[in-house]
Amino acid sequence: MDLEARAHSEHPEALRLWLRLLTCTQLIEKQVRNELRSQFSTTLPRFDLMSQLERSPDGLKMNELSRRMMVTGGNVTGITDQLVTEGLVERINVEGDRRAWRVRLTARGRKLFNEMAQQHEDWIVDAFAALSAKEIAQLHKLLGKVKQHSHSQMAEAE
Amino acid sequence: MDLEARAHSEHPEALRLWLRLLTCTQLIEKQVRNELRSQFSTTLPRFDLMSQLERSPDGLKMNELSRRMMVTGGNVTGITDQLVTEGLVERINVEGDRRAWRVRLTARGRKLFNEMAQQHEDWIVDAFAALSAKEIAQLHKLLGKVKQHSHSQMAEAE
DNA sequence: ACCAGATTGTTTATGCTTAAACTATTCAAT
DNA sequence: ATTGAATAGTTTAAGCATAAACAATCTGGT
Repeated sequence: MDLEARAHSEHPEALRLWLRLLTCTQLIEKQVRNELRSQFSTTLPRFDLMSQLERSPDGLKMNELSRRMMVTGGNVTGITDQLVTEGLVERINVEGDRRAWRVRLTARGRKLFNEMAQQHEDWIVDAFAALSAKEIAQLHKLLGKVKQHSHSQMAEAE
Repeated sequence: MDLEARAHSEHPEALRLWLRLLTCTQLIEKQVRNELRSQFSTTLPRFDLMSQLERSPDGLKMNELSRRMMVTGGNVTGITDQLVTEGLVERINVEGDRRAWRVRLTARGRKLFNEMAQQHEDWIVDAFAALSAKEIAQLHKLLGKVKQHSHSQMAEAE
């Protein structure tokens, strides 16, 4: 019994799909959060921020992090503060703009992230182990349409 | 193949799928939260709790709510407290067990929920408007496999 | 009847998240 | 050069989420 239990039989299929999508995401996300906590004493948002930085060796500005992580700016401030305190990330002045920072992984941060990322990949592969390579591609494609549509809807709303 | 090479080359498609799944869920969820806030001055967890109760006219015990909403018990206590204060929900004694409550929608709560649910359904139908009925069924089926596998994994871990 | 263990719900401490208000700085139009 | 608007980042207050500790109650074996 879970979120899906609430769907009425007369509801359109879209509602059922939404509840199932939500359930799947929450199940996998809880799994990842638990593993990050028990194995690395860290959280998903911290991992996510480091993950963004790992792809940008020169660092990212706060607002760029905010956009990529899909969270508000105040949030990025707090998580960055913690990671700076832990020595995993550093704030560097942006020359020519005294308002902004470049946030970058430290050597220690990069090393730790790589260890976590290896495990993380295993958890994710496990999460989709019920699907064949072909089914994974199919799912990816279908969700691509949903994502595309959702993005364009957001643009319209502005 | 050494550890480092393995980290990013063996199963990149599962990772990409996970990130896309997460993105889609977050986009739709943010949309729903914004609409609930602007149109009904409420939140997704409150809506979710009322949604569970709407299907159970005799009410649900706190732990049943917790399980169906996939959140911890302390959380249900807080959200129920709020809804009780607002007169949308009521706590009723369970005869024969003085530890437990039955939580039930009030008449006002039921009325408000029905108004919200109608709108909610429209938002969700819109969110998947890029997909045909056949594609919705396909997506539903694929996610069913993921959910099934994830549930059985959780059972194993106990 | 008793008691150990399980169950039900709440409280507490901590962390993530948001929206909105705020400071500091930059940019652009005059 | 001045000034008004935009941008970058932070702070604040409120809500949601968890895990862990806790109190109250129920259950079953003796």
